[in-house]
Amino acid sequence: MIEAMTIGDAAEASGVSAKMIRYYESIGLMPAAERTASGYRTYGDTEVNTLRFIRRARDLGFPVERIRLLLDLWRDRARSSAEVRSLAEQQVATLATRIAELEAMRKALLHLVHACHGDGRPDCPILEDLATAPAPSAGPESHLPASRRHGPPSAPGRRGAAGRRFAGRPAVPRA
Amino acid sequence: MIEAMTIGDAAEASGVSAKMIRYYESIGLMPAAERTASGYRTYGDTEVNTLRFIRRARDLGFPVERIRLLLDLWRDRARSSAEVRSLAEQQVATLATRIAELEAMRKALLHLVHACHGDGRPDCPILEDLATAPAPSAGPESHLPASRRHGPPSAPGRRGAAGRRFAGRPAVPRA
DNA sequence: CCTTGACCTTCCCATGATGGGAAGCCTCAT
DNA sequence: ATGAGGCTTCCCATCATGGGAAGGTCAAGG
Repeated sequence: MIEAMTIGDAAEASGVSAKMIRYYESIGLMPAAERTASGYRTYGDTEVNTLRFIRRARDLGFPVERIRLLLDLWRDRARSSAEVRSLAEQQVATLATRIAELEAMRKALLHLVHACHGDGRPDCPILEDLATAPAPSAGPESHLPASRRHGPPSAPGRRGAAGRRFAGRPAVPRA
Repeated sequence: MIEAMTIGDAAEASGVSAKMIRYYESIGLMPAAERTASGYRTYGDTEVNTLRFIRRARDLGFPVERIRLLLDLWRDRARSSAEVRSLAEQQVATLATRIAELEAMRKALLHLVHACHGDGRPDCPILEDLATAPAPSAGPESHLPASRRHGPPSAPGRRGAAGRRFAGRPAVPRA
């Protein structure tokens, strides 16, 4: 009956695109699907359920690597719900962090938008801010967004800041 | 003076990594920097100011393509502040959308977390939800997150849903 | 039986913004 | 003159996703 679906059927039934199903298989998130004699992947209810699980977890923002852990727990009948909840809490925290970052951006920008009269004249506090604002976080090493911008913006005292380079010496015409 | 900085100096002064400065140049966000006879890029105050502008805009979440527009307006003395504000408003809207998506995830997940006792027993509403929850948006085509998940999850009536494929026919031993 | 069209397969490429690292050249201070 | 630490370009990786090409398969209709 519902057994032996093709990848397209499984995609439709699970809400995961065929492309992604293959991808999940390739990274080992899904066990390799069985194949027909001619090489077509086949899926049954079990697999579709797993796919739905994955899709739902993705919808909750879980990155694939965390979904891997969730799947392990799902299959492990000896799991403790505490482990599952811990993973979920981590995810909530990740989301909260990201939300806070975006919210800070939105707030700052909204502030600027409100300060801009937005008429035909060229004066605009938004551009002025972008052009002149100093480093965003004023005080000491504080709440720098935990995501992106990891690279140390400065390596202290490496070579003075005085500009004494290139005092007009046109040597070596480059290859 | 402060003229003729190397890319490293400009990076330190602007808060944009040397790697990104080269990247911005490569995609035409920055005009190609001047070079010394030996091929080193050189930067002056003007360029550093532009870099700071870019960095600040990135900090506000502007994608590079929108920054390109902002820079055009910045340089255009005949701009109207309304154009600038419009761009900023779009960005606020983009952020708000993203925030709403993440917030929805966080809320849903938090709900599940609260329902899970999180002790040594294996029963867990979180896993149960992931395993059994239907398509996330219940009612009619509603607030599907505007980002990601664009692909139409189903193309209506193409080929019936009955599973009648692969009725045991081991043909063609696949090369 | 053969064609047709809708599927399936694999493989490669692109996204956006960022970093890592290699191989090789350049500059400056010792 | 040498060595450290810049700089240059080029390639690769990320993360999850889609696009598309080239070619095989399958079911149905003529």
